Amino acid sequence: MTQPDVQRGRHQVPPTLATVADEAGVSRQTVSNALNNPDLLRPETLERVQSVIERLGYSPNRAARQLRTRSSHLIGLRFEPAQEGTSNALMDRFLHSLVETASRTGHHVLLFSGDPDNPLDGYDDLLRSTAVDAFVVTDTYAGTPQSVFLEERGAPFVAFGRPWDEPDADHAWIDVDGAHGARIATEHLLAEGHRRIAWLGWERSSRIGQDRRSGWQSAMHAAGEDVRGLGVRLTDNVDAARMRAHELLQDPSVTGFVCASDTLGIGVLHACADRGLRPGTDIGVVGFDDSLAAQVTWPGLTSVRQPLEQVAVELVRILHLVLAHKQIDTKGQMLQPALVVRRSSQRSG
Amino acid sequence: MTQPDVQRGRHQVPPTLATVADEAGVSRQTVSNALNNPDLLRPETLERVQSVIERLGYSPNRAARQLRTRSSHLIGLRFEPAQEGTSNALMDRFLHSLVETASRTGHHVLLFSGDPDNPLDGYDDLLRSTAVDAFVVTDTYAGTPQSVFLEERGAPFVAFGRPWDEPDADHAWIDVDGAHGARIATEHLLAEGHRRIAWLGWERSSRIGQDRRSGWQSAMHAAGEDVRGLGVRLTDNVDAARMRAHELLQDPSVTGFVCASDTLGIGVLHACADRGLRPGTDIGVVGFDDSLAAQVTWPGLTSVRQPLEQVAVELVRILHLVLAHKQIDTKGQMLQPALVVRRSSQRSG
DNA sequence: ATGAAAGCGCTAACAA
DNA sequence: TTGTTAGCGCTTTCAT
Repeated sequence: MTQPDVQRGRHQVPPTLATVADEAGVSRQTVSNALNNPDLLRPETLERVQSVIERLGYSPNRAARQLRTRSSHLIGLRFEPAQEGTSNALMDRFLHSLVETASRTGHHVLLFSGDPDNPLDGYDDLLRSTAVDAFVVTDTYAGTPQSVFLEERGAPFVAFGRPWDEPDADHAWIDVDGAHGARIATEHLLAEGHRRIAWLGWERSSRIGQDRRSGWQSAMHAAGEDVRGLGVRLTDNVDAARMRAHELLQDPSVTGFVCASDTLGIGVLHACADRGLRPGTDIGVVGFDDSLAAQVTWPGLTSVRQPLEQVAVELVRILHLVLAHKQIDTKGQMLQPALVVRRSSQRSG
Repeated sequence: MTQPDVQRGRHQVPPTLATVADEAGVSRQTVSNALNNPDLLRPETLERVQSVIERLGYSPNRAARQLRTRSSHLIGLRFEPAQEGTSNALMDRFLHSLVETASRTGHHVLLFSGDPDNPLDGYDDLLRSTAVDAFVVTDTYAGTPQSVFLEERGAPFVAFGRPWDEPDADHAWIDVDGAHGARIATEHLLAEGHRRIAWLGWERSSRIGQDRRSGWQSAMHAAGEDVRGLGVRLTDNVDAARMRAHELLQDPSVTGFVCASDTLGIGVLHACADRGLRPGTDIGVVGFDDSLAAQVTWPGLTSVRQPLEQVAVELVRILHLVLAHKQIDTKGQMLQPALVVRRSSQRSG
């Protein structure tokens, strides 16, 4: 009897390489080869071993493998504490894609938290304990201390987000072209016949905000429109946007709004409702990030959608190159967002 | 010179227990004790070892520790592919709390994906490879094949969600009392003076939906109100809700709506707008889940908020008991949601 | 094509 | 209180 006593009620002890080897009548090494270098085995041996593996439901012990190969097949991602009101749905969509993509190459995503005031901790610990193979760094909006830190340590990582303040940063990154997003949003409104199009964005300190704003600006310039007095900076908040929209709408020539977020876009829609203006017909409004709120709000908010699925795919692809110490074609890669048109910007809606 | 050659450009080789032991002039075991059983060391030895650990930036290798202790300090969570339009913001908030809470006891969250058609895969693999210590099962809305599977395997896990179809399930679970949520929502509308209050919910097949519906029903009964013709089942979709709301609003005595989701609630708000009815003043509307959409939509949608932070805390607490094979006080624990009142339900708004 | 030996870094059990 | 020994399950190297 090779069957060990069933430990009653407790979890079963998983079979090991040795169990499989005994059962198949080969050495442990041969089983290992069946898994990692199947070509080395004679077809009949391979088949025999594989059937035993199948029958026993054997899976290599990760800890042992990790200890030996120094590879955990884990990708670390720092998951910031939720910020109420922030479009964290974005993160959700991205995370799904990342988990999905990583799983296709047998990798899992390890989430860790960290003190928001200390953007480095968490990374250091995982690195020293060799818990993860690599990191995906997402919070580059706040500057890039993590990237600098990880670079110094020679730790493998890829960033979602440009190294805004580090022109000579030496790591791989993927980002979404926010300027392009704002540009196509603005061009869309121009095509709908709007001329005086306002920008509602964040404070100057936000690099992402500045980038998006520049897209609006360049589209307006290209159309020969003057932007003076049309660019507004405020906090990401419905009521703030609503109030500023009211101010802008006192000038009846202003009929278009491009916003740095859906939250701000919805604030503009509120202002329209207050004034009895019909979104789409009278006023064109575009938001940013294509959140659930943009989809369900009345009458549907046109929004710039980031290709997060594609970001995840590229991120994982580059990560594999980095881990293999392969040459990377380009340090940085910019992906283009797309406009999701809804009734808030369609005159013929 | 104990300092090894610095490998140029590549990631540094982290120090091991042996390095620390040499440096501190003690045995490896003593260093291990300094970490895991500090009480065993003489204070001066402890301090010496700790200072070396500090200086070298030593952290125990996780794989080695895991191999030895058979504990990875990893909690597995299956992260379903995003469902467009679903309130996945809920998941986001929950996940943040879980990661945060788990980290307080040195645990990390491992995300894995799985084919939606095969709710079991992913679990099996991680279990057999002993990659995680335990699971948190969240997708119990779809029945509980995972719970049954994990129970059979004797795998440690805790569920977020009741074992709806398994009255004699033997695992620990935490859930939010959806019936209570709908009840306080209904009572709130009754208190605002509404009498004929409709229910917009999901198909009968949704256990969560049925549960929430029962809360509306019981509150109406308690108030002596007849619910005939007031309970409606539909898909979770703004336009569907809007259309059904129009049908219900043809009866002018209907002035209140309790909904199984914010999406449905927003559909009702749209119907009100169509008919020139003022939410709050003319019609009281309550949604469910307190999503970002509920917060930003005009004029603010009153909603039932789940205590997800508390769920995460309890989940982790119970998980530790399960892992320690300790007795659990109660198999299941129900947490109460709270009503977040906004203008969609306030007459004096 | 298959097997034997060694060792990754750690901790449990025991000895001193 | 500290040190010694053994071994977790796997893969790499070398021998057959």
